[in-house]
Amino acid sequence: MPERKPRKDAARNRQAVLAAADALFARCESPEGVTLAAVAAAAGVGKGTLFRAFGDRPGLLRALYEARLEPVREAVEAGPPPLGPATPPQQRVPALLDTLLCFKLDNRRLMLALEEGGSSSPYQADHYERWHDLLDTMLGQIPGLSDSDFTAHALLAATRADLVEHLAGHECVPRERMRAQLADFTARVLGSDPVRGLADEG
Amino acid sequence: MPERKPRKDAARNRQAVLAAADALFARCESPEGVTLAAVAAAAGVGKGTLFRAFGDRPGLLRALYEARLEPVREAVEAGPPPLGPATPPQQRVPALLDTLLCFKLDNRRLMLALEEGGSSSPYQADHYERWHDLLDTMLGQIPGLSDSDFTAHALLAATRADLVEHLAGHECVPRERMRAQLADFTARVLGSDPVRGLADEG
DNA sequence: TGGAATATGGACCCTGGGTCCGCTTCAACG
DNA sequence: CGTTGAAGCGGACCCAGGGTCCATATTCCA
Repeated sequence: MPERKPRKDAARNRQAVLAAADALFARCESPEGVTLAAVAAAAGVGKGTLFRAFGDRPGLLRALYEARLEPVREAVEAGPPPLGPATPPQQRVPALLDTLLCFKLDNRRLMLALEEGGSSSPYQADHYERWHDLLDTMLGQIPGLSDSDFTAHALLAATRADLVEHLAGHECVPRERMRAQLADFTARVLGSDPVRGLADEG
Repeated sequence: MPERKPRKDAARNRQAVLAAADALFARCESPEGVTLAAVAAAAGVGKGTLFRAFGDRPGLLRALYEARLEPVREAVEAGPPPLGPATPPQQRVPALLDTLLCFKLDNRRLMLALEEGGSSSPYQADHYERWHDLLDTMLGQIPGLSDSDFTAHALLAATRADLVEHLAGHECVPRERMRAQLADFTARVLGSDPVRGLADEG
């Protein structure tokens, strides 16, 4: 059980880096533009510290993501309907996708950096796998829907960070419109009445 | 009218680079692993020559892509049904997507490099825009289908290179199965009878 | 308070895209 | 042919950015 608690300064610096990275990603145009050296500088910390704390670039992104995602994760794992586990798949799948979309809209730059960041495909990341597994399971419970695995991938692909960024940033599609479009698309795929989306909630 | 034809050696070298790049992308595991220096070396050419001919990395990829795509482009622009322009949208949309999927399966590494290559999102690339515009137009002609713009994006997202690579490469989904899945998915989105895919042709 | 364990930070290394420029090769013209 | 100047060549070079290293500073526990 080698869980030694980190030193106080280490914890403080870790927080500083997280905060600085958050700020930089929020400000900067493209995630490529955010260098780790810049993050370290903004946090008032050396590069070495940053790398010691997070391992590498994806590590930092992941940490940032986990922190932001926490409330969502909780709502999905143990919250009330329509997000929580006690919801029938027909309602839960659209709710999950809508939540994911909103999350990506609220964290555009970060998600862009996370998903399209670099070398390895987003499909290797286990945060993707978590969403996919959940969706896959849900879809498997909807009668008349075959290929839940592929369908889950395809639905998730419709919420990919760079697509969201493109629509929101370049085509200037407003948030509610995008949510409605995704809801409509999802409904079509699920075979429900296409007109009934959700499109409320903040 | 400044269209001067290139010198013979320039043309030869251009071809050599194209061939070498093609070979390297086919061989190598991940497109990141293919260095421009390596391509130049494999082509028996200096880096300067390569950059003079193609401008930059994306330029090379684009050239490679255009070359490979040529027959497909032709079939789409002026070929017989179900790909050609004389096809009703209900049949043409699935045919286009199936063709695109097959193309990506046949050129996995290259498409991976092209789409997820680097800094700027694939949604800026005009090869994407071409596919999207075409699909958008087709979808717009299908009655009862709103949001053709978003739907086109979402359908194209289901054929993204890294997803295709993930399914074909890591999950080992066989070609025909994937085609069937995409056909089924497309049918659902279009609101056709979901059971009737296409899934023939080579 | 002593000293082992842990953290720090910035100089340093490496890789890979992209540029530069002196030299070579082509091809048009006499 | 030989001349000539423009087009092309190539590899040394530059730069940015991710990642490492280690002499030094800080913490924590006894």
